[in-house]
Amino acid sequence: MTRLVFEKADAVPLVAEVFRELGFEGASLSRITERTGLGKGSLYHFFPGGKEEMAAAILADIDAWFVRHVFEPLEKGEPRAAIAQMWRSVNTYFRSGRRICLVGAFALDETRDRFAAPIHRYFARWVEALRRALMRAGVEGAAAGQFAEQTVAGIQGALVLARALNKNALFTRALTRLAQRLDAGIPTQP
Amino acid sequence: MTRLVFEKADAVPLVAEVFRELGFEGASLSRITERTGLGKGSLYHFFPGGKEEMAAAILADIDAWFVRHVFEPLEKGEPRAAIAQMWRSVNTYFRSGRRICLVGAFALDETRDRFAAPIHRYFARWVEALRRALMRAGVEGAAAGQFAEQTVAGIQGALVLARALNKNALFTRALTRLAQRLDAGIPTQP
DNA sequence: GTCTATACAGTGATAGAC
DNA sequence: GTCTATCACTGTATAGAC
Repeated sequence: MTRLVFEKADAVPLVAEVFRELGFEGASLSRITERTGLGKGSLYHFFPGGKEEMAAAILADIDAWFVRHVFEPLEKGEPRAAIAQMWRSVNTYFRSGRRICLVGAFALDETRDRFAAPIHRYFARWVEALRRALMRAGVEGAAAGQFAEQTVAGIQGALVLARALNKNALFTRALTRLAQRLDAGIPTQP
Repeated sequence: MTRLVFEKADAVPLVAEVFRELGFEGASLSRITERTGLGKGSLYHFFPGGKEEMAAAILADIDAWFVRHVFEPLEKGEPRAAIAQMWRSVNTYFRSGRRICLVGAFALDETRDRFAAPIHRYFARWVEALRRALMRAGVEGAAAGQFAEQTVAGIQGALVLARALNKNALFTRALTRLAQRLDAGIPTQP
């Protein structure tokens, strides 16, 4: 038996995967234990607040990943390069459609009410960062906002549809189409 | 106390709303009772198979609604008129973004595995009916399939984003944009 | 940090009176 | 058809040994 988990930071992604697969209510402690190998003792050691604290830590972890790989590049980097990086990051993160967006899933049921703030923050920052990047790339104001909303929603919808039809290829294909549509809206570099 | 429920057909939409709000795992019998006014006796009288049977009946009920108001018009009616009706029906059904798509929500977690068949059937029929309607309207084969996928995914994504940002207006706005994009892809009538 | 034992509320489900 | 009572079980959470 190799010791795989040494600290909370190692536990978070493991537990995250269980929440992703089972949802907040579906992820019971026994199933978390069974799928991660972490006993109740360890879980409550890392997360004294129980499931609520686990979910909060997971949302913070997801947010941090997106800040680093998506939001900050969009906010600070060269817009065209940042957008290109966004598509790569998103495809990687969601494992080409095999993985869902936990933040989006939480948004659908009453779980949203418990974590309203982090859920809102994640999506608001994504849409806003993309909108500003588009504007810096020369897209006109109102259009940029529409494109940004449409793109983030398109990604979420593709995750739903790919899982519903059990067809991962649909997700990557959808990303490609969304990327093309976005590119078509950006003025060519002078 | 007025008697509001007389038969199973009356119970289904009431229970459906609870599943929509709480998800399959979150919708415990006590909360279903509390929100619908139906006691356990009544619930098990209507649905001897318990929650599983409730969810199955709800999915069938949702499917029947879409068959009548969306799928069959797309399959049999004049394509342009059917597509216009689809947008109205969708906006009405999802209450301008205040209501989520239970089928889409089920698709995201392991609930999908329990109801894989009806979930797959619902989305596959929607995409296929729209694709054929677009082709009958003069859209070329490959493009029609892409448009159809994109549109259904766009609707699901808009529901996620609208709820995450707690901004219903976003949903109606997204529908308008999706409709415009679809129209732009359809050749003008000769 | 991880394990075992345990508390006790809430779960889905059944039975029987009305 | 609806109510109440009750079932066995699983849920989250805690305590204490190691």
